[in-house]
Amino acid sequence: MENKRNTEQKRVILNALMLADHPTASELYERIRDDNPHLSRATVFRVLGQFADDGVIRKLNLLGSDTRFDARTTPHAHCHCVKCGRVTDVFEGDFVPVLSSQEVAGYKLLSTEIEFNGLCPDCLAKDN
Amino acid sequence: MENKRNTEQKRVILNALMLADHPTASELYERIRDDNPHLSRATVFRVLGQFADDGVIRKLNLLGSDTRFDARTTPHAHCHCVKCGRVTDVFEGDFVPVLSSQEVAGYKLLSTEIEFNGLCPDCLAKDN
DNA sequence: GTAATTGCAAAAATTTTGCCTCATA
DNA sequence: TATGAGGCAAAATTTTTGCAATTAC
Repeated sequence: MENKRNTEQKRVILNALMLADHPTASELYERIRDDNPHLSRATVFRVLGQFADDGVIRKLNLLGSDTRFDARTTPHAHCHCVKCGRVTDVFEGDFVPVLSSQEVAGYKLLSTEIEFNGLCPDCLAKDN
Repeated sequence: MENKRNTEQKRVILNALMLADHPTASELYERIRDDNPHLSRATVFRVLGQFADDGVIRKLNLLGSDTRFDARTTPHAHCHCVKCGRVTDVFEGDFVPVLSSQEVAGYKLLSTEIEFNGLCPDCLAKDN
């Protein structure tokens, strides 16, 4: 697992992820399939998993939805609309406190996930 | 969905959840089954889902694991060991900042999840 | 040339649903 | 006794895997 190769599939998947908005693996596969009928679903799952392991992309586990992926790797949190499922990036220092500890409760920290669940502006407007 | 009934199954499930440590629905089912062979897996999923919707318990989506449940509803974050999967509660004000905004990026907030991923003290010790 | 990678289909694993029966209020 | 809830098995998802064929290096 040292010798990684650059393949057309990896390029297509990463490119599609950058254009998409926090998609699940299946959602990304559906989008990709239109232009690349031969790229298989298994490859999308496999490649996204590898990318996440390698820190090239970020894996998200938002409440009440399947695993999603994010091409942005700079530290940021997510707002997640419980009604329409929309996800909005929120960057540190903006609304989000900068959590810089290296250790919490004896754990050596590798990453921190902050998820804000609520109603997005659109759904909020519709409710009133 | 107004008239909820109190059943033996709900009591058993809630009780087991309080004794368990952030289990998945299936893990909780396995535990419960020993003493309650007739309580079905579907009931565990259904009841945990209802409890979470009603705010009686909390649903967790930690990175790289299935949905977990937490009987503690007071605000707290989680440390999650990426190696052994162990989950440790961390309460606000302790290591965790108190995030009290009602609104972020135009979203009306309903809940906030903070997840610290890293190596727990035990795995850290084994690594050295 | 060799080993990583893909595609495909099958298998696992997880979660949901239908429907009939049971039991709570 | 009316109807919410549970049991069971089947279905629907989502994700993983085995293996032969392919392709990057």
